Amino acid sequence: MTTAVAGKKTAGAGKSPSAKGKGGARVTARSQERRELILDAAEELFALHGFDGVTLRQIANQAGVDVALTSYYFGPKLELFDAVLQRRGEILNRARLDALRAAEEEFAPEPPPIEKVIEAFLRPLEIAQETEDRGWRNYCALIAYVNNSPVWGEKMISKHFDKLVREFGDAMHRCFPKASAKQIYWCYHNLSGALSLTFADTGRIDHLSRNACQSHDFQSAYDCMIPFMAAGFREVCGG
Amino acid sequence: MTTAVAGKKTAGAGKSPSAKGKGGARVTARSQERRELILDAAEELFALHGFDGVTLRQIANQAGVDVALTSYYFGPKLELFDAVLQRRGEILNRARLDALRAAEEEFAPEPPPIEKVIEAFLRPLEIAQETEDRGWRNYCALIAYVNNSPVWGEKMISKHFDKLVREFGDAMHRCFPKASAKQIYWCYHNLSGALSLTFADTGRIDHLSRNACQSHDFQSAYDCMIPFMAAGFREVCGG
DNA sequence: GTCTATAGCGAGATAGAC
DNA sequence: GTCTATCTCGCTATAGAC
Repeated sequence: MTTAVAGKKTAGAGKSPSAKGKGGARVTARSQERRELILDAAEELFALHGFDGVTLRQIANQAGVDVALTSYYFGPKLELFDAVLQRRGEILNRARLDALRAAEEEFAPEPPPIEKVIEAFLRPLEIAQETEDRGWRNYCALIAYVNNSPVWGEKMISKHFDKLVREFGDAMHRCFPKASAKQIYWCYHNLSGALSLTFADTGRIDHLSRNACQSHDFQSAYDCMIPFMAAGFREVCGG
Repeated sequence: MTTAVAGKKTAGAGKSPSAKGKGGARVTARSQERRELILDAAEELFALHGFDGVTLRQIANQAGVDVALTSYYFGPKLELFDAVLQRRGEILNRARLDALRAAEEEFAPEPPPIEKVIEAFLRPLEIAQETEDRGWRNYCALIAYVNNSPVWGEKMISKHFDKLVREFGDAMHRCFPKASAKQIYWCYHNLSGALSLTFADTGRIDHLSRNACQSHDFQSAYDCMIPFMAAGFREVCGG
């Protein structure tokens, strides 16, 4: 079940180290590296300040590349934003889906307990966030921001996540066949909201709780969240 | 328990209809009205696009006043933002606290059931959101945005809400005296996250659920949320 | 493939006329 | 109390030199 979601450098799809004889290989590898640097910087800054709170100059500066390169590689600002969401979104969704399938096979032909479905939704994130590089945490904070935005949530989150969430909605419904779709999706909504706030990692819970909790302690957040959400589902959806 | 949180025009503290003889009264009343118009416009636009996604010109335009007036009344952009948060924050927090006190008195000397504490946290919002004017909904969407922002959440939400949330944290702890502060606050975190996503009103749950749910249907959201969260608290905090 | 230079625009803030 | 006019700054995007 250790679905590989993390890797030191989030593997840029097909690196192709020798991309056509001569000295072109060297240059292309360097380009790929720079693309990743730009994405890393954009990811972090967008997560902190939102789409409009960041300039291409800041991104280029933090990435250590020239401003013009951001446009050269990614086109307009909005397409860079989309590229950031896409990069890790694909990896994450694949890992979540694998985890869900594994849980369902384990208990087939019965549906798995709701805890297992929730875990399949969360566990790949946990693994990703424990990596030493900050990329996944930045990505998650960006998702938190986008998910709670009336304008970005609709167009961007839906584009990258609807297909996956429907799979999980169906799986949850199989756990509680007598529940209505309305009950299932409002319960999912509760899970999604709590998860988003965890991603945001605002540091607020730290001083609210007088340091009993730390907002970067995702492990504790999930340890609480899984039984909490499972109990909520059972209460509302029966079973 | 019908703590008055809503009112057609969210009563600007002390309107003082005759503010010093002559014709000055007329002018002052007009100023107050314009201040409210600016706050209303800022509230809506900040909620949709965030602090950096909105210009003072857009705000003034939507409010139907001159750009220069925004600076004249509220100073720099950031202070306008803060004024927006403050206006309804005070009213809301007072109503929540009243509801909490009422619930505690009802069951004294025992602590009230956790449902009642959660209700005291949510109910004033429900009342506010059912008003015909869109102001409270915009305010809530803005809170959702700010609450999930690593940079604004820390400085702005803490400033306006920490005192109140601590009161609720204490009340929750009295419901589960054997639980640790860590458990209580991670559970509160789950509630806060789900509530934020509800506030955001992104319309996403609508097509995720194929219209089984509507994101503007706060009533249904709360009807699910209260038993869901209560069950979660009991599971994690015991009792 | 990379970077310099700049076009073209619109922002926040304010001085001073009315 | 209000608004016109403007100052100064920084943005995105791109054309063209290297």
